[in-house]
Amino acid sequence: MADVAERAGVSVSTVSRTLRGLSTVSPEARRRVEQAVGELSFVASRQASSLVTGKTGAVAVLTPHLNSWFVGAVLSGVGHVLRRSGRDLIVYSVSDMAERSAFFDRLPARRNADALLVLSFDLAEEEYAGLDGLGMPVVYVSQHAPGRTSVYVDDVAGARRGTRHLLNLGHRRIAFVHSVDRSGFTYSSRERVAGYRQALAEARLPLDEELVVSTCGGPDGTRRAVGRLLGLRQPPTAVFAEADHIALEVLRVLRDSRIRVPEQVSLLGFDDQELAEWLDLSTMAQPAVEIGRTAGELASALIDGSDADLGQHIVLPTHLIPRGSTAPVPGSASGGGGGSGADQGADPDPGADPGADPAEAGDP
Amino acid sequence: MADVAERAGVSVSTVSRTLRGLSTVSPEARRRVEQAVGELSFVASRQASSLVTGKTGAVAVLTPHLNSWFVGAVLSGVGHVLRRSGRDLIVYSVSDMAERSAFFDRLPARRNADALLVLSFDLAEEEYAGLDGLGMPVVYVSQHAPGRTSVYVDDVAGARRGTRHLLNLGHRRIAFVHSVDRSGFTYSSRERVAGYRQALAEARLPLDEELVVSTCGGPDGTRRAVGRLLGLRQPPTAVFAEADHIALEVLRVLRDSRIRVPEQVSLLGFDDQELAEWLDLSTMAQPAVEIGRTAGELASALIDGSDADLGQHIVLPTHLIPRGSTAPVPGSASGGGGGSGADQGADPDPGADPGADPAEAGDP
DNA sequence: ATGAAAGCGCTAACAT
DNA sequence: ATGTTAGCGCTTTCAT
Repeated sequence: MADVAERAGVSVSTVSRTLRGLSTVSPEARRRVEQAVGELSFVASRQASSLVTGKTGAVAVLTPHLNSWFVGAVLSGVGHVLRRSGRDLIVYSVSDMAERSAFFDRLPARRNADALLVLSFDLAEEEYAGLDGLGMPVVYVSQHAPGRTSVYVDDVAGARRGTRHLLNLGHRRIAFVHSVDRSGFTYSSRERVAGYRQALAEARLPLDEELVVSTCGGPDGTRRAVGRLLGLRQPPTAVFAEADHIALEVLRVLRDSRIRVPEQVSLLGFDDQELAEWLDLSTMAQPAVEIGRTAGELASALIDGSDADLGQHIVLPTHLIPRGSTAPVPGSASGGGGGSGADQGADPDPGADPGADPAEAGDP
Repeated sequence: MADVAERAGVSVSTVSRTLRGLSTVSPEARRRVEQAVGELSFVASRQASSLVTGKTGAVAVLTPHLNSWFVGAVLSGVGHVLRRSGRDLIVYSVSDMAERSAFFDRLPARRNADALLVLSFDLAEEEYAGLDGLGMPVVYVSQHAPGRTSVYVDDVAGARRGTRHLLNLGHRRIAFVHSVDRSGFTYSSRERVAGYRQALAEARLPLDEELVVSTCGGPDGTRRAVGRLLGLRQPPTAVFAEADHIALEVLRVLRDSRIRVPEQVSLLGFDDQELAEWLDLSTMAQPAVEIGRTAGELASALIDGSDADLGQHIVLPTHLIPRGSTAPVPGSASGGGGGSGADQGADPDPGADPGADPAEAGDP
C-alpha cells in the first residue's frame, strides 16, 4: 500500500480512504490512486484490515457432514449471498464425536469469522451456551433454537399438506414411514409425524398407530418396515415417507413385491431433491437453497448491525409437487388403471389456504 | 494473548511458543499457559499471525457448484484432511459466468488462502495463466491440468473394466450412454467412452456406433436415447451409463417399457453414489472422498514446502461394484431367470490386472 | 481534503 | 528457556 501511495504521490491514508470508497477524497487524488492501484494490480490484505477493524470478511458454517443433498443446497444458497456481499464462506464439517467436541472446545470460528451458521445440529445445552458466548451472530439453520435466530421450514404444515393431498385423492389408509435418527436430523422427523397426525385428525380419521412405522435407514430396515405395513389386515393404499430417499427405498420394496406405484399404492416423499424428479416421485418440496440464502442474508444483516432482531425465527413454507407417484385411490370414481404409469396424479390445488381445500383428483 | 500471558505469569512470546507447540518451553510454563488458555478459552487470531507469517492457515476450493454428490464427497475428504492439519476450508462456488469472471478478475484478492483446489473446471488458457501467477500452490482435482498438479481417477481404465464386466457376463451387444456436457464435466465423458471402446477392441468385438448414444440429461433426453437403442434391429443386452444418475434415468425408461433389469437388460453405472446402493445398481466406484483427501494432503504438502513435486499427476483407481443390475446375458449357460431379481450378478474378479481376466459369471 | 502517527494481535529476531 | 523489541499492512484518530 505504501508503494501505491508513493506512486500516486499521496499518503497511505489517502490510498486507504480511496480504496474504501470514502467520500473525503478529491477527484484528482482518487484518480491518481486508482491508476497506481491498477498499474500495480494492488489488492489490500484482508488480514491486515481485519486486524484493525475486527471484521474478518468471512462467515463460517458448521455442518455435521458435507455429502447430502440438503447440505449442498443450503451451502449453495449461503455461498451465493455471501459472494454478493464480498464475504468468504468457510466450512467446518464435524462428522464424528471427536471432531465435534474438538470444535466446541476450541470454537475456532471465534476469531476467524464474523458470523456462524449452524446447520442441522442437535445441540446439547452446553454447546448452545458455548455458541452464545461466542461474541458473534449465530444463525441456526434447519433447526429450532429456542430464543435464538433460526431459519427452518414448517415441517408440520408440510406434512399436513402432503397428507391432505393423499386424503384428497381418496386415500383413507395412509401410512407414514419415518426414520430413526442418526446424525441430528431427528427434529424434522418428529414434526412431520405431527403434521401427518394433524391432517388425519382434521379429516376426522382415526389414527391407526400401526400405519406409522420407522426404519433405521438401510434397505433392510425399510424392507422390514414396509413388510409390516403390507402384512396388516388392512394395508395402506398410500405411503407418505419422511424423506425422498426413504421414499426411494419404499419404492424398491414395493416393486420387488410386485406392487405397482401409483396404481396400487401411492407414494409421497418429502424434500424434492433431484432424486424425486428422476423418479417421478410426488413430494413436498423443501426450499433448501432459499433456506441457505435466507440464513446468509440474515447473517449479513446481523454482521452489519442492522435492525434484524436477534432471536427471530424465520419459517419458510414447503409446497406440494405432485408427480406420477400419487394417484386416486384404487376403485375411486375418477381413476381406474391408468395407461403407461407415468404422469398421473396431477394436483391442481395451489395449497395456499389450509382450510378451503378443493377436491383433488387424478387427471380426467 | 497478552491476557493469557499475564494470567499465566509469562511473556507473550512464551504463550505464542506454547500455542505453536515449539519445544523450547518448559513443562511448567507450558502447563500454566495451557491452563490460562483454557480458562479464557483463548483462540489465536489467524489474521494477526498471517500478517507476520504470510500463511493464512486456510485452503480454498473453487467449485462450479455445491449441490452434487461428487462435490460433496470431495469436500468431505478435503475437509477431513484440513481439520487434522488445523487449516480452514474456504469454499468459492461460482455457478454462472458472471461469478466466474468476477472470481478470476479478483484473483489477487485471494491472498487469504495458502493453496487453491480447483474442482472439475474446464478452464480457458488465460484462466490457467491467472492461476499460475497466483503465487500459491494450485491443485487441480478431477481434471487433467497439463503440467500442473492434478488428482483424478482413471476414467479410461474404469470404463474398460466396466465394459469387461459386461463382456464377461456374456454380453456382446453393449450400449454406452453418455451425456452431452453442461458444466464442465465433459472430460470424464470422453475418457469413459474411450475406455468402453478399448475394451470392445480388446475383445475383438466390432464397434457399432449405433450403440453409443448421448442424452442431454433430462428424462426426455434419456427416453429418446434409450428409445433409439431399443429400436435397433439388434438391441443391446446391456447398457453402460456414463454416470449413476444417467443409469437411473435409463432404468426408469426400461421399466416404463416393461423391460426387466437385469433379466432382459443389464445396466451398469459409474460413480457409486448413494443412489447406486439404494437402487441395487452395479457400478464403477469412483473414490470421491479419497480424491478429496488426496488433494487435501497434496495441498498441505505443497504448503509445507515438502518435496512433493509440482506438476505431478496422481491417478486414482476405480473399482467395480457388482450389484443386482447386471447379470449373465439372457440364454447364456449359467443364469436363467433368477429369483426375486435382486442380488444377482456377483463378480468375483478383483479387477487388478487388466490382462489376465478370469471368466466371470453370475452366481452358480 | 490530506498527512502523521498510533496501534490492531501476533511472530521473529535478538537478547538474556 | 524466557523476555524484549520491532515490525507485518492496514485503519483510525488527530492534526493540519
